[in-house]
Amino acid sequence: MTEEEQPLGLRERKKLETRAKLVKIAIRLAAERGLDNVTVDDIAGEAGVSARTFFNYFASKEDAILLPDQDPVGQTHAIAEKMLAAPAELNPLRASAMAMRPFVARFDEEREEWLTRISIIERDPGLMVKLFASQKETEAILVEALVKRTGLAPTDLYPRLLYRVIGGVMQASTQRWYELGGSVRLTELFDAAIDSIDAGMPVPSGTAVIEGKS
Amino acid sequence: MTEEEQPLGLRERKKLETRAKLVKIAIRLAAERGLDNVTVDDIAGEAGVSARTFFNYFASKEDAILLPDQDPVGQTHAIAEKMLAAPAELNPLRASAMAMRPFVARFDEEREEWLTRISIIERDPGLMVKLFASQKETEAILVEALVKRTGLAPTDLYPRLLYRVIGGVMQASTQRWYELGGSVRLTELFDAAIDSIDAGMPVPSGTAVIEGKS
DNA sequence: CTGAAAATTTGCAGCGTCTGAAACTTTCTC
DNA sequence: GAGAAAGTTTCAGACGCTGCAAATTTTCAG
Repeated sequence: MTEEEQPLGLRERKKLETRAKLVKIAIRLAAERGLDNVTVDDIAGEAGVSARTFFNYFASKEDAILLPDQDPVGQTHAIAEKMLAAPAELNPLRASAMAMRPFVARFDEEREEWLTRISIIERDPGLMVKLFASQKETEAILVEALVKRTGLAPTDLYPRLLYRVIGGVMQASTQRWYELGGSVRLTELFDAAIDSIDAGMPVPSGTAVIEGKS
Repeated sequence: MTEEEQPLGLRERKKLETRAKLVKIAIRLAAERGLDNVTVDDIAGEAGVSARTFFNYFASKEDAILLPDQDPVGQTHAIAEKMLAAPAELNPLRASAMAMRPFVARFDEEREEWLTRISIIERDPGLMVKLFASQKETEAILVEALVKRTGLAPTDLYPRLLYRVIGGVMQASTQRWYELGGSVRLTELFDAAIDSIDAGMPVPSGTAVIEGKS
């Protein structure tokens, strides 16, 4: 997956390979035994590199599971830009949801990989949170975008609240997606959750997608 | 503060003392230098106990900052009960908010202590999240209560979504409360945030408490 | 093709968190 | 006061993670 032939030097290609290999092994081992029962030595050893090298690629063991991508900050900026580029008639909630779409869609596109990843994350309580709302940097970027979009003061509660709400929506819908084995598109669950927020969190009644009725 | 004379044995009293001492020292040192620059040895040493003993009281260094209380699970159950005991005419969001009240009010009651705590938490990204939504057990208890209250299926997205939303409300309002130096009651900020949720997250306009206008 | 420059990997020493187990000390109970 | 119960300490050790300097690999100019 994601095979794109680019004119990369040997060095770059090897780095990509090593990184991908580490991610793959980390995921497989953690899925088998739980992340706590996998050491960095295990992962590095199986990948044929030293443990020290593992840490040249990932700042922590968790990161090999949570941040397979090279540039999370860049991705966050991309989301922030989409947020600002969304049609003016959308309220911030809807604009945020639209901005998140491509990110959410990736779960459906790389379904198996993400399902495995989440099976690991689910066992460890704090990981799901880290997956979405971990970095202080991430928060800063997105909250700033919301401040711009709304024209509110940077200290206003609203942008931060919305940021956390979106994070909650991601977490809850991803969890449900995982339970359903990915049989329903995450984008649908995500949209349903956003609708719930938009409606002020009324008790749902008979919403097939949410309740999982046939 | 919180001095209640109870017929506790010497043993129990000493334990309470030690625990309180560890919390106090941990908070003071972390506020001074940041949690990362405080070792468990520092804390234990200053408290006059061994590092091993520290870990008999707290499962991790963070916990001395985040979980000063002895029985977080019990507290969570208390919240769950209040959730179920709330007037039937309240929707789940309002019922949850009401159930959270005593917990939220404690921040205002023990203002200085919490402000210091939050000053520590704010520096470390993931801590704020852990403060509210850390344990898998906490989630299970509260989500189960919401399932009961709503009569929805245990797998329904709604209860978990609401749980995360409430967590987000707590995080955002607490952050704002800290910024304001506790000059506004957290309960007010919390209620304002709940109102935002209830209204479907519309862009606020001229809400004094939220924007911090005089 | 060659040799120096640049980037990457590695070994190693070391700090800090956290755990289990056994020995030791304090408190409780009768 | 003696034994039981509970708490504390010491110790050994696994593991995560970091800085640093040496060794290796890739690149690139000539």
